[in-house]
Amino acid sequence: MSVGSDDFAAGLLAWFDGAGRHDLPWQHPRSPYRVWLSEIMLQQTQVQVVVPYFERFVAALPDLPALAAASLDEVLALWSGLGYYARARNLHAAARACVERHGGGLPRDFDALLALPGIGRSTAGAILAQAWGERFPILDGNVKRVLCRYHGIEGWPSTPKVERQLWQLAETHLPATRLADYTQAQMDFGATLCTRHAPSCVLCPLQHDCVALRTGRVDALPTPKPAKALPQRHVLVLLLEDREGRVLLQRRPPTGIWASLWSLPEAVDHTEARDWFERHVRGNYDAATAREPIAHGFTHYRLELAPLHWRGVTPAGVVRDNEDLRWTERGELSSLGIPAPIRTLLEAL
DNA sequence: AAACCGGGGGC
DNA sequence: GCCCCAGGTTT
Repeated sequence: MSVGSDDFAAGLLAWFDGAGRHDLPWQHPRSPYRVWLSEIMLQQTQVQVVVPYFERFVAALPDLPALAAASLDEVLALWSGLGYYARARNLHAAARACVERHGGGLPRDFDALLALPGIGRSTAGAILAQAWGERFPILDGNVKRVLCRYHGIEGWPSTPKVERQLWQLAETHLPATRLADYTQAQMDFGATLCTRHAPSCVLCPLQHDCVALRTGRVDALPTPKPAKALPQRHVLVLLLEDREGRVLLQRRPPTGIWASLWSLPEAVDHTEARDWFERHVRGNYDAATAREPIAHGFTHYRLELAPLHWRGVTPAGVVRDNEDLRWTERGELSSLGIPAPIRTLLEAL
């Protein structure tokens, strides 16, 4: 693929001419300082929110030396309402570093930009491309989404493997000219057309080359972040039947999972289970039958319930039905609040 | 209330 | 170099 003949870049630039944003305040005039400030403000914040803050900020602090000379309090006051205040602290620290190290201007050098607090690879590229028209790619969330769809790339885009691939593609798509427009075009395109939900594929300048559209994968790409592995917990549950086939149920505490529902007595291990058994029923603990464990998923952990089953035990003297413990007929189960996996277990008896 | 996100920081 | 987080907002 030769430089400047890329359909992707050409399509985006043509789209940008007709549908992109050309009147954003950091585009007129387009100075390194204003581009930098806009990029930092835009990092976690949408364009329409940023615009008034940007205008207020540059009115008060129109250039980098002014920012460096301002107090942190003044900068934070101008930032107030934008959120993510670490961005403002980094901005201020970076401005002072530029005064010390670069004569009061933003360096026109990738590594020097990267060394400034708050500027990573994507932001450095955006500044170089927009402020000076240099050929550097960006890779923010919008661009990742567009590239994953266009090339049909599977896998969560923030894994090192996929991210390397995306930077590579971003590099190869760079046009030979109009780097500032191209950079803005990618951001506008991702924000307004190739959106996360319900993208406007019928209007898309890239629709004929988009792998995701061709393969019906638009809604599936980019691959969502994998749910992180949930902690696994294990618990023993005591399934105690008396001679009449009644089951001993215990009311759960009023808070936590299955709050106040009727469930089976629980124990973390056999020592605790034996102890509970001997205090509440008469019978032989070691006569228990281990039943098939039940897996149950919660939003924040997985629970494995390992049932221990006894038949023909008798209540110990101290155990009568009370608010937290009851011997329950089979026919009563349907009228009680019982956690689904426990109910399944009981109905399989 | 859960997903999202560029950069930073810990290992 | 990889993994995870902090800090607010959007869906």
